[in-house]
Amino acid sequence: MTTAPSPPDTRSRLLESAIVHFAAKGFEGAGIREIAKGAQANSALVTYHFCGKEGLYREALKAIFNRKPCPLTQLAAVPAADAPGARETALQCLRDYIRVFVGELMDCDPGHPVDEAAMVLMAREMQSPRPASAALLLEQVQPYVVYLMSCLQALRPDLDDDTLFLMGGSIQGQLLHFRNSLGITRLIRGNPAFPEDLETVIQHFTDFSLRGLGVPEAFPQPRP
Amino acid sequence: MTTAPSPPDTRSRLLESAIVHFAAKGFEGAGIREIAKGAQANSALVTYHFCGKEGLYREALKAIFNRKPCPLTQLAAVPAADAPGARETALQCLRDYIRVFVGELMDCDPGHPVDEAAMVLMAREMQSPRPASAALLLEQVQPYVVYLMSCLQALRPDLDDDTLFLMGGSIQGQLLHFRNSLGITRLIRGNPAFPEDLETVIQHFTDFSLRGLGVPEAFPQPRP
DNA sequence: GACAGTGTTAAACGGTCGTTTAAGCTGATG
DNA sequence: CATCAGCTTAAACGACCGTTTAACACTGTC
Repeated sequence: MTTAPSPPDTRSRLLESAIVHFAAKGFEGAGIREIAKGAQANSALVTYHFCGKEGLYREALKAIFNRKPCPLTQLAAVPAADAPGARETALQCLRDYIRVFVGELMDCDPGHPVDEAAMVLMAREMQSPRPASAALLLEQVQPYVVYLMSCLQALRPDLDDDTLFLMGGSIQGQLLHFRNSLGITRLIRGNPAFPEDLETVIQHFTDFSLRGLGVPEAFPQPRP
Repeated sequence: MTTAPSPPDTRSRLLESAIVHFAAKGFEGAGIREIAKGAQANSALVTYHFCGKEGLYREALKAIFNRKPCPLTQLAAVPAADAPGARETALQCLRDYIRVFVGELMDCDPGHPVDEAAMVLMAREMQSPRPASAALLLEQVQPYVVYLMSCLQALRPDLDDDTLFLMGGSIQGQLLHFRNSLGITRLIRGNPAFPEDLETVIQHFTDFSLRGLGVPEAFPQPRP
């Protein structure tokens, strides 16, 4: 048998409540009394445990990042562009990257308030990072960019850096938009905004991206 | 000769200052005293002219939307999928749509604080709309979605609605990401994050999107 | 039993918030 | 000139903000 899950201590409860409330109302909009009440704790504990509201916010962000191990570590290393068989390997790496990224973006029990809030908070932070947390954010995002760019370079060694970066942006943009637009998409399309089956979505992103990249294997079967 | 530009009245100055400050600090973070000072006005005028802070925010959003005429009106109507020559026309419509959308997203004197702020504010509002302004936002966004979806339907009448919507999301996602990621991209790549020439970027988005859509004309020349 | 260290509490502090109030200013109208 | 509506002002209001303080409970150590 496993060890019984011990009830979360005050510090953890404060972090979870902070994620929820910061996501719902933003840094300025959420008050520490409100956050503390959500954690069934006293508001003075924010200063005690986190040196104030700003510290609580920073730790909440870190907690989101450390919630699960970085999924990139499960992926195969991207081969150098001139390695033998680089093309096929890189192709599979890109497929895996898209799958992992979408999975990560969407991997939360729908209705689990903390998971949902963590996504909202992260997305907002990525769009307009609080100066104090820009470094933390960059450190988390960098590996994803590096991995994706390596894939693209191996797949299209003929393209220059600027063009590759535009390609990367186009791929990344689709994936992020898929999550970021959920709110307004539901307004436009009603529910469910997207196919229930994530696999369909992943397949679409993969096909669209490979065709966009100009990888001949993916063309001309936009729908196999 | 044209009429001399009359100096902006207090109400307009308040709106401009509101756009700048709301963009910089969010709705809760920006104070009306600060906004009023930026407009060289008294903070009580916010209540007088706009029935309070929330009203000022709503009017600021409207002011952004009405800043220029909706650029979609310059575009040709999208032909029905079964009209003669629909394919070529729709193709051109999609090209124009991408050009207009990117142009619109980026059309601000760099360094013009109000234009820049308007973009930031709009992007944030689109990602997590303030409940009070959701209807206003939807009304503004809807025409773009309709236009884009019409193009896609004419170009790929063989695809079902769900698939077409995924295609639309992929295209739209690229374009929005291009603007939304400017902040973090500058952190990663330094300046300039993207090619100086907007035309290069527009061309990339168009090619990438058409290939992604599975339009044979755009393949296999990822780089003509 | 005295002690120190850690976690928690209610209360109070100074400051800022959005809003309201009452008075003043301006220019057009009678 | 008197009047009035529209705009602007400084001051005050009550509410809430993040933080600090001092007291209290609990633990393990000497």
